[in-house]
Order: sequence, then C-alpha cells, then structure tokens
Amino acid sequence: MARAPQHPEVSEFELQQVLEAIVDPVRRSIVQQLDAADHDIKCGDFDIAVHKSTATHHFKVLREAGLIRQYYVGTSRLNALRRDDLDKAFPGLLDALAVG
Amino acid sequence: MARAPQHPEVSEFELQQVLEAIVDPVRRSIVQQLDAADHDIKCGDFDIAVHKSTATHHFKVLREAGLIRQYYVGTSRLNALRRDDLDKAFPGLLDALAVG
DNA sequence: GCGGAAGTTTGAGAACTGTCAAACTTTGAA
DNA sequence: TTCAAAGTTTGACAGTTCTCAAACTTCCGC
Repeated sequence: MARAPQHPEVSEFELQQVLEAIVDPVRRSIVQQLDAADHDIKCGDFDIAVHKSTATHHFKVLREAGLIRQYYVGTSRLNALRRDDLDKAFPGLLDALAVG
Repeated sequence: MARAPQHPEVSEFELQQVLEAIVDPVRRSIVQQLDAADHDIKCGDFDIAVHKSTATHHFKVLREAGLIRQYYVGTSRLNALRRDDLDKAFPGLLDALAVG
C-alpha cells in the first residue's frame, strides 16, 4: 500500500475525468454515501455490492479524478469527499448529482 | 426514417441514463454546441469528427436520454436541446456541464 | 421520373472497463 | 512473534460501446 496516495490539485481537475468517474453506479453511490454522511468512511464500511478488489479499483478512479481524498489510519483507509475542491472546479455539479 | 422519433417525458428521465449520454465526449460536444447556439442545428451541421452513421447513433442516445428533441424538416433532421425539461428534472446539471 | 442530399440500418471489429479470484503487503493486537 | 484484519496488485474474462463501411430509405429539385 502506498503510504501517500496521489491526489490531483484542483487546478488539475478535468470535467471529462470527473464525469467518467461518477457515471458508474457503484462509484456514484460511494460519492452519495460520503455526501450524506457527516464523517469520513472506511473502504470496508460502504454499502456496495462488489468484491474488495473491485472496490479498490473504484476508489482509485474516484481519487484520481479528484472526487475523494484517501488517508490511512492503521490498516484502514478512510475516504473523504472533496466537496470544497469540486465546488471550486465545477460549481453546482455535485449538488445536481445529489438529486438522483 | 421514422416520421416521429420517440422522446421520453420529463417524468421518465433517469439520471443514470443522462449521465451515460453526456459522458461521451462527442455527445457532450453536441450538447454544448446546442447550448451555445440560439437555434436548432441539423445533424450534418455539427462540428464532430465521426462518420455519419456514428453520429446517428450518438443522436439516438441523446434523444432517448431526453437531452435533445429531433424533428424533420425536409430531408434534414433538426436537433433542439431540451433545456427546460432537463432543468426541471435535474436542476443545475446542464449549467454545471457548460463549464468544461 | 431521376439523381442527389441527408440520415438510418445492419454487421462487424477494436478497445475499454467492470468484475472476481488468488496471492501479497502492511498494520494492530494477542 | 504470530495471526487476523484491511486493502492492494495482478491476471483473466465477459460485456459493453464506439467506430466505420456498405446498402438502404426518404424527400426535394430539375
């Protein structure tokens, strides 16, 4: 496990990449669960119906697109929604997605 | 050519389908060109780099998702952005996409 | 009517991506 | 030090979809 996973800066965000990230139902569900919660969530604590390794893949896609920030606490990896950064880069996008 | 192509009602719009429609760069470009223009646009008049038959496919995806409305004028098919309907179903979504 | 213009349909190929299984790494606790 | 927990990595497979080519349909103008 990389100690410090790569996270893009806000200036590096790309709409195409963000759209490709949230178009997947599993990933969009992850984003919505983070948005609905008032705390960061461990990878293993999400309500998703895919295998562990598949989840890892989805988290990576979300992280590289700039949607989430990941950090370790012990053996667990916590996930945080980068709401402020996203609102800066694409105002209104996250809110528009919360609907569905 | 079907005289009257199928268009979904606003109540039938589905976010997942809309996202799948706009995630494709060619289709998103079509939507943006319609949004930027103050008039409807013929299929053949879009600035896209794909074959005619591929374009037909993209227009169909956009139409079935509810993003555009199509109607014939002679041998030409005109395309209109369903902005009002989309704003009703997914407020803020179209505006958020106009950025990129 | 005939030919051209504008799209559509169908078929097929290439590329991408979501998924799981199995093996591996790292960390915390007993 | 040993073991279990939590994720990651790699490999492979299946399904989807973007794309083009070729043949076809419809409509307009000559």
